[in-house]
Amino acid sequence: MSRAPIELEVDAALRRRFTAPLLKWYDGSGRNLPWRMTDDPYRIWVSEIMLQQTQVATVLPYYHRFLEAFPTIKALASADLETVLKLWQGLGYYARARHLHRAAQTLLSRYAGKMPKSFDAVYALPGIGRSTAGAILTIAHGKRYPILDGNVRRVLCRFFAIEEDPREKSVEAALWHCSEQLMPRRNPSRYLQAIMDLGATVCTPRQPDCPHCPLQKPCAARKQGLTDRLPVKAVSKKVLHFDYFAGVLRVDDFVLIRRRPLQGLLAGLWEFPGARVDSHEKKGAVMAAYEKFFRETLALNVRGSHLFMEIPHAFTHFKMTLHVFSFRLKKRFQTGGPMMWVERESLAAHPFSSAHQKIVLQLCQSPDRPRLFV
DNA sequence: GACTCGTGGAT
DNA sequence: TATCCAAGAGT
Repeated sequence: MSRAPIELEVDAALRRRFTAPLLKWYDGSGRNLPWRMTDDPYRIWVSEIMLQQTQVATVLPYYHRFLEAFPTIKALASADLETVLKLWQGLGYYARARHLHRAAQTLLSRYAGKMPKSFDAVYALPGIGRSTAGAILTIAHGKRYPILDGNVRRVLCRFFAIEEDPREKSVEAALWHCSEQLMPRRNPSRYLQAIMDLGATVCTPRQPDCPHCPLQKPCAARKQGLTDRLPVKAVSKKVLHFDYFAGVLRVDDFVLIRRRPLQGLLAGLWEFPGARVDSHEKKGAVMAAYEKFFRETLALNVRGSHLFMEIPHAFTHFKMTLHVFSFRLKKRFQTGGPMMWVERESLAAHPFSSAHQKIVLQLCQSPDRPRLFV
């Protein structure tokens, strides 16, 4: 049962009806954001990467710290990945940091440390897709390339009352075309900021503030009473829950940590060694699984460990409960590969995932008085 | 196309 | 409390 392909024809008159009130609204209601106070393509690039799937309020402190540490593309390219990840710690989606770092090195070696001005060259950089390339080209270089981020998608789906699934390929293509057609020839940069601000502050996913929307009159969803149902939501998948364990193995003031592989979840971050509890294990068998893990992987007997913390944590695709055990060994053993002993005071110098960072904080604040997080 | 990849805030 | 989801990209 295929529906007729949606057609979103945008002529000059419609473009004016859309952009004129939007830009006027932006004059009085646009946000003052730090990456709008600069024309440095590097800073605009960093902001665009940080803002992927991440809200402005979350990004702000990271943005300032990051640019203080790496004021230029050259500074970023010259840094260690470890340092870059440390500054990204807690922001999530760590591939963004790796790609940013790698792209900076590419820019330094191939483009004299400058962001190129051709779409294809920018688009080819790691971590930069069509939307981010469009934003960089338009905002930093004054060109005119569309974006289709969550804000634009939501505004367009409502404005045109698109009841089809915007994730469907044909609908997505129509939205890209529409986004491109709506861009004004004059000052497309300001337009881009305006439509993103509208989506972020007025045409929000929940409880949109239609009475203050500059597009409320021509908005098709508004007319048809569809605003709170558009864009149509994806079917939510069932979230699985797993139990994990981790061991805080200590010798005097040293702690054993392990670096995660450079691919996959939390790539390149440090953690306290452990593993997932097999799904077929009984609920009460977590400590047994923990003891078995250290016996089999490191030939260590950690019987007598005590529960140090329990940390609930939600990732995008699953939830976990991290059971953290603590144990004191007599002496350090040789480590190789991804493992190393580190002094407690030095733990915070390394990037940890959010869940494991809670262990770090607990060890640094009151190492001998563990407390349970439930 | 379907999956993967984080986290904190809002409701 | 559970769910949603925020300036997406890579595989």
